[in-house]
Amino acid sequence: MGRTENTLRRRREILEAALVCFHGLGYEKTTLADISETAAASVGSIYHLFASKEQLFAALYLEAIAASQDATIRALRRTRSTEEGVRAFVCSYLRWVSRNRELAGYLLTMRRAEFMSDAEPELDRLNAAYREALEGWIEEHRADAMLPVIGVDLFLAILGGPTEDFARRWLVGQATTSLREGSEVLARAAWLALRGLADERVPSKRRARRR
Amino acid sequence: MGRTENTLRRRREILEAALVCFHGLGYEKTTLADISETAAASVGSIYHLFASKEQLFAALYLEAIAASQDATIRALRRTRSTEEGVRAFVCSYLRWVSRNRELAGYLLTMRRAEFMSDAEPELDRLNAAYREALEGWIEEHRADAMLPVIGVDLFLAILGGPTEDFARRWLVGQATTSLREGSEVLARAAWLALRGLADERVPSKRRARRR
DNA sequence: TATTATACTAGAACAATCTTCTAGCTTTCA
DNA sequence: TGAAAGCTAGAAGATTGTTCTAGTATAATA
Repeated sequence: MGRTENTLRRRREILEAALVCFHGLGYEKTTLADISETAAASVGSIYHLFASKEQLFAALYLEAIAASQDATIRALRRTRSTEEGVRAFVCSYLRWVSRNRELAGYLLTMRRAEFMSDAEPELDRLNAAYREALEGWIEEHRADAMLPVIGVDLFLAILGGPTEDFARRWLVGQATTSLREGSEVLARAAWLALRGLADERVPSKRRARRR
Repeated sequence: MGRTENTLRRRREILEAALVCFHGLGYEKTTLADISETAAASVGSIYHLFASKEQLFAALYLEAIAASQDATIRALRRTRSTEEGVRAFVCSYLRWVSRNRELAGYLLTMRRAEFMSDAEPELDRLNAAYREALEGWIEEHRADAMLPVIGVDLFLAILGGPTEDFARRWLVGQATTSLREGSEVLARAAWLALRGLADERVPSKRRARRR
């Protein structure tokens, strides 16, 4: 017997209540009673739909990761040139953050590897797919020598590292720069870094135009 | 009556036991009994020296942050040119990570803002000092137009973002690139990004040599 | 529509574990 | 050597995640 409409709604209500509680109080300080009250669902209901407090946390975490990765890949697919792609990567992520502050805050300030033990297969699947999509894009655009020959881990670090770092600061109000200007500067910085590395690594090839 | 030698040793034993437990099992899954056994100290002793499990966690966290920041600032002070400084920033951090894997893993995979509530003053103090030292260095080197005019938050994002991201992957064994090559590439990438931005932002000034 | 089986809900009982408490021990200093 | 403070120990207490059992609603079927 498939899940009924009511169950799905209940499940969502609990997830949303949990997001509010975890985000507001932190994982440790939110009790199941908190979630139960916020969601207007008994503790029994919660345990009927989720295996544990950890698993409830993990479900939200996976949801956030999936949404942010999806936003990035979609934005990337809408671009043509390599430079556009790099810009889209940075800007779309920051746009997603600004539009989903709670989920983003959840993702960026509550890294908690220890809880992902039972959700690991799903997490691995997500990350593998993301990595693969990214590798595909890189391969495509490496053909015209616009991108350097470095490992995907370094690619992710150069593209995603500054963006995440800035997003984290921005979310907790530590950033002095606006999100818009941050996007511009970081997108440009990532492009300059990648172009520069590509130039140096293939010095014999004719340099592509640099605007 | 000042703290005796014995007390300090005890304190350190407990901190080290806690580091081992937290790092191995995660915060949630380590019980005070675990720490008590590992440190060969009773629960009473632990609570005599630390206010709570959270505070014990926070003490370790602060120690890790202080050590890594110190390594970075020291390395930065040993350099002369702007380019050397940027390289030192990236490389010294990654070197510190490779030499202090446990502490680094603690710092990078257990971000837990919620626990820092009572340690916040100390954390703020540390971060403020770090930021100030960095701002000083930036001001010095901005004089010769080698660095762009952007907020410190963006500076930190461009310098520290990729480095931390890569360090995290490396620590959990997800990196395909060696730490040495990663250091080289990321140091170069950060420099290229900063130089490029500086060039674009002050286009009228004569460009400095680009090696 | 009545029946039945399954899904769902509720809240009390249980178990784990963080924290506090009290009593005894050790060290330091006069 | 004596006393006061620091330190240690382990049991008692309180909080809270988890399980359990009984009851209710819902959906499929005759």
